[in-house]
Amino acid sequence: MNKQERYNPQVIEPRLQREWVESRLYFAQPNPDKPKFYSLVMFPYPSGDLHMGHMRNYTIGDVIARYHVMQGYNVMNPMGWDAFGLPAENAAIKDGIHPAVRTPDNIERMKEQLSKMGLVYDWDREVASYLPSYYKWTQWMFLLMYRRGLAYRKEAAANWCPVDRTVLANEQVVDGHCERCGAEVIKRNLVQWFFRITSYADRLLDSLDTLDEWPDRVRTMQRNWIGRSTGAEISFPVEGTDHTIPVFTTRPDTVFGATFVVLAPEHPLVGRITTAEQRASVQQYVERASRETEIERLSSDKEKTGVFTGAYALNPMTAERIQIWIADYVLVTYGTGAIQAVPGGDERDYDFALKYGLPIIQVVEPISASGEANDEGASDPSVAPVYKEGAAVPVYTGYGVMVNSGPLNGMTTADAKAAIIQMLEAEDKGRGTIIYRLRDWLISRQRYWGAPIPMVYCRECGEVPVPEEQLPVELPLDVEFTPGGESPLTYVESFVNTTCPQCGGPARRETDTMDTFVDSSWYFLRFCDPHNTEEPFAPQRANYWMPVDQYIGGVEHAILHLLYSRYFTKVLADAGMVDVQEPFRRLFTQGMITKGGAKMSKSKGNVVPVDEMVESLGADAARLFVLFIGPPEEDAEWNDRGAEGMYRFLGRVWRLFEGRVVVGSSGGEHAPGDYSQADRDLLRKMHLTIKKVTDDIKRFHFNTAVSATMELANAMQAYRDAHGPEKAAYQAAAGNLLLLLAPMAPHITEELWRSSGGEGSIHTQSWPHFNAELAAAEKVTLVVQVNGKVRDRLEMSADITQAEAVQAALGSAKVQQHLDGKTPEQVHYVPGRLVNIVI
RNA sequence: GCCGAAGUGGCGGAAUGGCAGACGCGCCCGCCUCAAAAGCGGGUGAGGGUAGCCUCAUGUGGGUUCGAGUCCCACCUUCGGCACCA
Repeated sequence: MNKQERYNPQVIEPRLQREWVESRLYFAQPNPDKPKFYSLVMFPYPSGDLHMGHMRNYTIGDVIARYHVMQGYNVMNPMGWDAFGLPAENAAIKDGIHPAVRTPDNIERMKEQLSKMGLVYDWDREVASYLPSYYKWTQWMFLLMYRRGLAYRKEAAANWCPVDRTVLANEQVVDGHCERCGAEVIKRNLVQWFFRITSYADRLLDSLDTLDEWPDRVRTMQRNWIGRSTGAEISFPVEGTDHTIPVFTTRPDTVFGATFVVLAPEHPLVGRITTAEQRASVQQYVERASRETEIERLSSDKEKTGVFTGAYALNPMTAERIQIWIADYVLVTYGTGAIQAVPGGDERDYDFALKYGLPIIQVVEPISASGEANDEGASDPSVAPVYKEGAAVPVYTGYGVMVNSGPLNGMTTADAKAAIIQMLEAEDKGRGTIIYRLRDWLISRQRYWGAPIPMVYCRECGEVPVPEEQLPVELPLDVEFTPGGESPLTYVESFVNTTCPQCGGPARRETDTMDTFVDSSWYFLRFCDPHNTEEPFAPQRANYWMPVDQYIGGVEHAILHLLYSRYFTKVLADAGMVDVQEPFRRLFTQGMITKGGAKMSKSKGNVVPVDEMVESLGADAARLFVLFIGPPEEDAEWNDRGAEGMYRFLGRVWRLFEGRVVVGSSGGEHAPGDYSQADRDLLRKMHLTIKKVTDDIKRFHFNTAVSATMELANAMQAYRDAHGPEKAAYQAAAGNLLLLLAPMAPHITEELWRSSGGEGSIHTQSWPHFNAELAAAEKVTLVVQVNGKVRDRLEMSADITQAEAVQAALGSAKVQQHLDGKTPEQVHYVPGRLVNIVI
């Protein structure tokens, strides 16, 4: 093959990209002879344009896939499109182009961009969530949930985004604002579909421990999100009525200190127990609370307010008559919507008690510093008892010994918890329980561009699921996009009016669509069997490929997408569809690429388009640059000049192959003795580089993997200047340089491999072998320190003994000068590396 | 407030407790050229010294160690998550 005169990516890259597709190298089939490797990058929303964030993400995925092929794995590396969602619909309202028209165009554009980056996918497995062939099975998933009692409908105060005109899941509300458009979210009472994710809360939490190849950061975020609290539910009878108020507390041990009860303003008992005298002020308070926005309400620096209901409860342990208040610092959505207020043991209750003159009792005393420890430690020194202004009793939230607590007196906090739960249960006044912060997943969306929820409502039969054989419930295409309306589906008579699958009578279809997170909660399973028309996927195919061995994506999905996907996988496992309990064995979350300190986005106008760079410098240079820009798990600031350095490097690699350079088997393996000193040095560098690049790819340190290949290229350059390119050592280094760079810069390495006599595609070669013997140093630089300061460096043979090393160190003139005639007290020796003389 | 991560040259960053600043960007000098681009070679933390070299230096202050960017304690700053969650 003729070598090009100069490195010219614009010529070689498109040609090789075509060849890779034609050779079907990355099209995966089950293969019993090789271990499988399922490599997956989070599928994108087809906005139409790839940006540098995508580029970083997909390049990493591509390196991992290509590397594992060279390591001998049977690799599946699929790609698809998370194509339903608001942006397409909002664009349709704006310019009238139907999402069903725009989406495939965008997908085509993005596919072309992916291909121009040299990214190789198994396009036979491509899926797009907006196609009926896919969402048929999303609807099937809904029916599965419904069958298993995990999908239900209820009226609830939902988070409503007034701009996007739809409800949002709790997870999509950030600081009281819509995650997507930033508008302030308001509460609206609507009948909505939910998935019962809370019944999997324990399993979702506990099996996080099995995900030891996930970043701790993500596991912690999920743990916080699920928010398991262990404690007790205790019933407080309302004096003079049949009502009881159940409260949840994590500190049942402090129940003897409960001096009042607080209900959330929305608590259903408020209206029933409020006395006539207090009615007016309670009503006023409830109304004011309901007008407040979520953000005002939840601000913790706000001074606490509340109002007495006039009613009294009885402390179940002391039988003391205690006041019942309402206050908006108690949330109706958490626990039972009511609390036992223990001002002596809780700062919020303490502040409230001080403000309204309610009694404060101390029930826990810190254990003195020398006091005995228990399971919950001794008293916690970080929370000392505090007397606030006007208080006769301190507030102490830590652990310690019970006082003023009847039978609990003298017990430690931990013992008291166990004892009180036993007493409560024996006397039927309460029970030990666990609650979660996690809410059920609200999946209804009042929007058009999503998978219709497959339910119909019949006057006779009520709510009826669409039978499986009638799926998919197709999204009608002939709709009006009018700004400010409800979902266009509501106005499509032919869609809404249907017959009841049970009685055949007239019925109406559900017009809400599903949250797009439902679409993406199972796509990794569809990739295992993408053309199946009988099932969402065949269990035995999923069981071959699952779990995903390496999942790669942005940390912004650390909670939502990953939690939902884990939930789906567990439900499908329970349904016998798949064996694994966890979908993603190893997770890598990459950082964002920023420009001017901000995430790249169209609205900020700081997007660096992929096309331009690929056209001017080539895909390989662009790929190397995004790998080199910094540690991939961290955010990286974009720098326009950096990519040129990568182009220069590739030009240098290209020139290393000028002249008669032959790679592959003919590169020659000789016994070490055949080599000159320079040869051995080059081979040593080569082997050290093999080790470094291999280790770095394994731990996702692509920036240093690229550096290592640069160092090898620099060593080759120096060797070549002195000895020329013909010798076997150089040829071996040349071949291995290409192999090591192949996953990262696939085009130039393929081209040079072939033009230098390599057989077949470089991407089907075996990954180079590290030879520790050839990598071993012959000479070492012995660092000599005096009192820990470097004073000399000595070139020594690698096999020197300690005695020889120390002698040489003491013999150094520079060392003698610093010894200044004193005798060494101690000598520390690190074999082959360092002598430290202490005087 | 709680939890977590990170602070290293002009910049991105590198460094199993053992030579701080690899590699790259930028900048400076030189070679090549009529000239430029490209390329190649050299230099580039700060301060001092003609020089051999010396001193200082990894957010701040302590500590452990023969030896600390790395480990421990306290603090400062930035970022991320959670947050009136009982």
